[in-house]
Amino acid sequence: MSLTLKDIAKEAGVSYATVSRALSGHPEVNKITRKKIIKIAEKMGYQPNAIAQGLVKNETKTIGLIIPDITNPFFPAIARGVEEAAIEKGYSTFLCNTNWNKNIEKKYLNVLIQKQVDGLILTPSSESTTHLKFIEELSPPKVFINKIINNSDTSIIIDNIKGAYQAVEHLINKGHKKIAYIGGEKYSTANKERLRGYKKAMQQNDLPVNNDYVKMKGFNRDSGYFIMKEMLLGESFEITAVFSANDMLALGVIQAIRESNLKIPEDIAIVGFDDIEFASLPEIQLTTVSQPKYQMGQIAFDVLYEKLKGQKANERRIILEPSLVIRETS
Amino acid sequence: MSLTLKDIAKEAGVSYATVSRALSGHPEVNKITRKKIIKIAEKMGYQPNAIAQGLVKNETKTIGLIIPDITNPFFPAIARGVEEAAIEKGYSTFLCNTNWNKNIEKKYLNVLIQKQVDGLILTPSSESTTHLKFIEELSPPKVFINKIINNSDTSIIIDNIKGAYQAVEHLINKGHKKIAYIGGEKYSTANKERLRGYKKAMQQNDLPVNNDYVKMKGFNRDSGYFIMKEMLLGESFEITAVFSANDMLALGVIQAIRESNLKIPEDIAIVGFDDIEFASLPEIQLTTVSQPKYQMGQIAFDVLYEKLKGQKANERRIILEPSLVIRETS
DNA sequence: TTGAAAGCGCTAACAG
DNA sequence: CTGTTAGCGCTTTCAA
Repeated sequence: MSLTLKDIAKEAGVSYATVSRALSGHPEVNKITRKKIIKIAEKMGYQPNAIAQGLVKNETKTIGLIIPDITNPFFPAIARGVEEAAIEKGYSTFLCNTNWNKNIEKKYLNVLIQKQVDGLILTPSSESTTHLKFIEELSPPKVFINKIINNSDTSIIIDNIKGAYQAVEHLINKGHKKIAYIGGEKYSTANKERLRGYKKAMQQNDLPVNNDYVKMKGFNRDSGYFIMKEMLLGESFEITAVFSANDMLALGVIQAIRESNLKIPEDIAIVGFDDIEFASLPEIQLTTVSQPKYQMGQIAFDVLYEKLKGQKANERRIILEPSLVIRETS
Repeated sequence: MSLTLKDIAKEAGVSYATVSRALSGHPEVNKITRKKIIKIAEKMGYQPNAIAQGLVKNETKTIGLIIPDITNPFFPAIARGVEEAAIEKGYSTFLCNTNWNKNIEKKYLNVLIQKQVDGLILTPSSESTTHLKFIEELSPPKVFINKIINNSDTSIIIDNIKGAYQAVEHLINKGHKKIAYIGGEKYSTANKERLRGYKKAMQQNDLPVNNDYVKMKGFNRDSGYFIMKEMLLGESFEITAVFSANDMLALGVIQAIRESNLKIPEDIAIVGFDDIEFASLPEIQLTTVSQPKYQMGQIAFDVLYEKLKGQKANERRIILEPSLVIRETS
């Protein structure tokens, strides 16, 4: 199958150690020899076997990026951020998608570790990481996104509580009193914190939190649609606004509301979270809490890179600021 | 850093070859020994080093998937298809995003080959693959998506010509005569074929193809917006419908039209291509040519898998059928 | 400046 | 059933 160092050494009439040195740019090689070797290697189309390199150098120049849902544009946006930061430093990133499934998450983690990635960036599906216990000791350096951790790992988080608080407060300022919370994966950090922000805003404005109007399921459009549909059917429906924990959910909520022939925002106002690209479409114009997605990815890689280079452990948490983008659904 | 076979061999008091056998499920190991070994390995949290395994077995149980734009939901949908098919067969997939950049594409290809992936699935940015010449000989088996190739590789394609033809014919049947074509990356197969389908439909209906109304740029929203904006500004604007080569483009086109206070579909009708999730939102309701995205991914992997297993080379091309989904923009 | 040789962690003959 | 050993492709001492 593949061309090895030996092949090109034979062709060049030198030992393969010399070829190795020439190709990896060691200084102690005769310039002429080096040039000759490089030329031959190119002509023959030699590609070093990164596997073997990794085996001896104990580094693979790859990182793993685990995300829960590639079909939610929020995550691809982050992925682009890490990918580009990584490529700049010569790292390849392996993107893995878990569908919010703990088992798949575990499986990928295993694979990635076995593949000896140098580092890991995770946006875990769940706050509990007991299923990830085994990695604690033997895994490579890692950075979490949107997940608070209590050990020595770093995490990049958005101030979810604040974002949610702003969103709900905005609704309250618009005169809404009966505001629903529609959330995603119950135990995810994102969900828990955004719910907290919601409650905080309600309480500080002396508004009651009615549990009939606090519902959660998955972070996707179907869930939003389904939950809203059910609420709308409730006997004494009286909601005038909903804060949904991400934009995909919001899109589902909107759909359900439309089907009831209610008007947005006149009858029901909506605020989302994330500010995915599609939230700004002229037909959608979703009011939402914006996160610096691309930047989060970039920072995540940069922090990871520092760790790999053994630099100071830095801050444990990097907290980014959300910002409310007011459009036409509120 | 890591725990090796030897460590657990020492602990178990056997040779490390035995450990290897026990753990990889060879039959010729004493049941009791095997159980003991497995227990110890688990307790110690042993993870085999896939790098080393790959080195000796010359297979890595990984495949590479290269896509041009992770932020266009079309590709994540395909990605999910391959990922899930892959995981079912015990393969991990490494997703790489090129941003339609040939150099990045080349770079990833290199990395992936160096990492000894067992196979490759590509949705190339460009019809020309001269920049990929070097892989022809030494690369692992590969499958192309949406790209016609003339060598021995397989490719999964949608009948783009037919899809485009249907789309345009639908517009013609609605009475439109002045129909624009707004395309993406000029040299991509998708663009070229969809353009061909457009022309074919026009010609077969005795409608002239006006080059002022055949424009292309990138396969994204901004391009669609920009091109449409320009057309709208043209002195003798007379278009009544546009066929855009993908949905992202269509979204941009819609936005431009909206800003001109024209009505869709009354003043201008629009048909897209792909049927991404967002095309079906109630606010969008984009008429579009639907592709079986998830399925394409699945098939791509399955075909690749057959190749890996050395099974018959099968068909060179697998052509899938598009289907026009008529919604409210036409 | 170069070659010889050890060894990274593992699998797969080959013996026993 | 289990141990010994060669070798996957490469980098890196150590000598020459």
